[in-house]
Amino acid sequence: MKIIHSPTDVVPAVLTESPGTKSHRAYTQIRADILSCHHLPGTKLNIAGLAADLDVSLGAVREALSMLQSEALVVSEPQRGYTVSPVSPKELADITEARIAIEALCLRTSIERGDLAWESRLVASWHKLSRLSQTDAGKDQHLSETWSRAHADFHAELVGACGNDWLLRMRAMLYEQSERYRRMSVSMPQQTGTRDVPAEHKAIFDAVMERDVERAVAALETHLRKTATIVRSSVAL
Amino acid sequence: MKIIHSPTDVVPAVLTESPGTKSHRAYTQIRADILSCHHLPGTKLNIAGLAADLDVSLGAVREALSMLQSEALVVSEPQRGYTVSPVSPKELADITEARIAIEALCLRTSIERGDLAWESRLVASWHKLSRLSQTDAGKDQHLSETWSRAHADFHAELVGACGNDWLLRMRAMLYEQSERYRRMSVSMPQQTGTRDVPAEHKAIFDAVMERDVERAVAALETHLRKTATIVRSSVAL
DNA sequence: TAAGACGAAAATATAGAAAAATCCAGACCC
DNA sequence: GGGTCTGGATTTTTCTATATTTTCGTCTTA
Repeated sequence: MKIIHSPTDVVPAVLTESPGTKSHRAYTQIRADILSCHHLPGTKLNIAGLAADLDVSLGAVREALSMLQSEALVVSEPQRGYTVSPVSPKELADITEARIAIEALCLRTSIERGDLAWESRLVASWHKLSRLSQTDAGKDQHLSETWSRAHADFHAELVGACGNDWLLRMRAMLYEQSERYRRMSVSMPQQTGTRDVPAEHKAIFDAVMERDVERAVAALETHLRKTATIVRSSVAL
Repeated sequence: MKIIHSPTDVVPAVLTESPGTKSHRAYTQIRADILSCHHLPGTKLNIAGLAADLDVSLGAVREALSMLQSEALVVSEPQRGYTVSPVSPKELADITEARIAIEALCLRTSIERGDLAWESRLVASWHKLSRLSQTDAGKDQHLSETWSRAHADFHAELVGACGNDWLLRMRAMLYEQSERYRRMSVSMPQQTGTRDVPAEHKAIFDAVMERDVERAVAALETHLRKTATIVRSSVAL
């Protein structure tokens, strides 16, 4: 009789795309569960429970949580374990303001320094984003996963020529936090009425392609602020 | 014959001010050793060796290193262990530019929002800093530890009324990185000739007390840029 | 009702096993 | 002769199972 291997054995490395270590697999898994709000903000994370779920040891989970702490997705109190980072209107406001400032900074230098190769990459990701629908055909509850990916790529590409690794790292962190808030907010029926997201993206894109820094920064700020407003009113904080 | 204890043994727990966990003690110790350049940038950190030195288990060291990774003081490659974050002129430039931008941002809001209590705290830390000498009387090689502390407090207090926890967290991170570079640079004999650090601090302080945002930001930028220039020319990268 | 003791649960710590990478000597080919 | 490859030996990282310590809730008792 043929023996069925456990899932971890048969899943090829390329699919998980995580470095072989179990800590990293646990990290990836827990991270996804937090971002998808499977673990709700503010809830306590039971180390033993997670270890059982993920079929790894306590130490591995502990290390994974350490990694997540560096992304501010979980917080720890000594001797009292880990909890999913709580959310609050104040936090959302802070993140939004910080993000606007830093994205603007990155965008400025990116436009100034960006060469033809960057422009080409930007055109590519813009094209992809503009041809995708925000929602999947099947269920209009949540945003399409492909669209989210394309959206992230487009925003990353905008600042791709910035060159300052530290600013980019901070930008990435803030983007991720914003995403967490966005995903927490329930489906966005009110958006469609009051808002034209593709038009906002186009405004940014056009300004960037014309190398009009001020207009691009202003368009980006408008885009981010509108998103934050929607999320704030939509999510139950 | 009397046995000489290793430094880590004789330091009382109250001095380190760490939460009881051994992981955190290890973290504090390794962190200090990196900042003081006892562990040089780019060197590999042997987990077993550290565990032996600090008299804790592998797991505790591993967790401490995880924490340090979140501060970007160490980097890890899966299956290949941890190394002290390398330094480079590019990195120094990135950190400096990012720091100038973010400190300026924080200072702006801090001046706008700062109340009397903040002003009072700022006066206090300014007073302390202004009365301390940069170098210890005994050895003029390195900066005085008390002065460094007061300097950090003063700069932290400047932006203390900013209110945006995310920006402040990033500021703290960048300050720490700058400190690492500064401590790496050898003693600063050339500074005394070309530079008057207390005057630079006074310029910032005066502008802030007069609530002159633009002048304060300009003074701060000058201060940070000068420091970076000195460090870049002084340190062997 | 409040203080204290007890027990369960959870976090932290440790030592040793397993897995992976590195190192080194010797063989082989050009 | 020089350079490259191969196969273990060794070191180092990673993982697990277990032990210890701390915290939290509960139940008793004054």
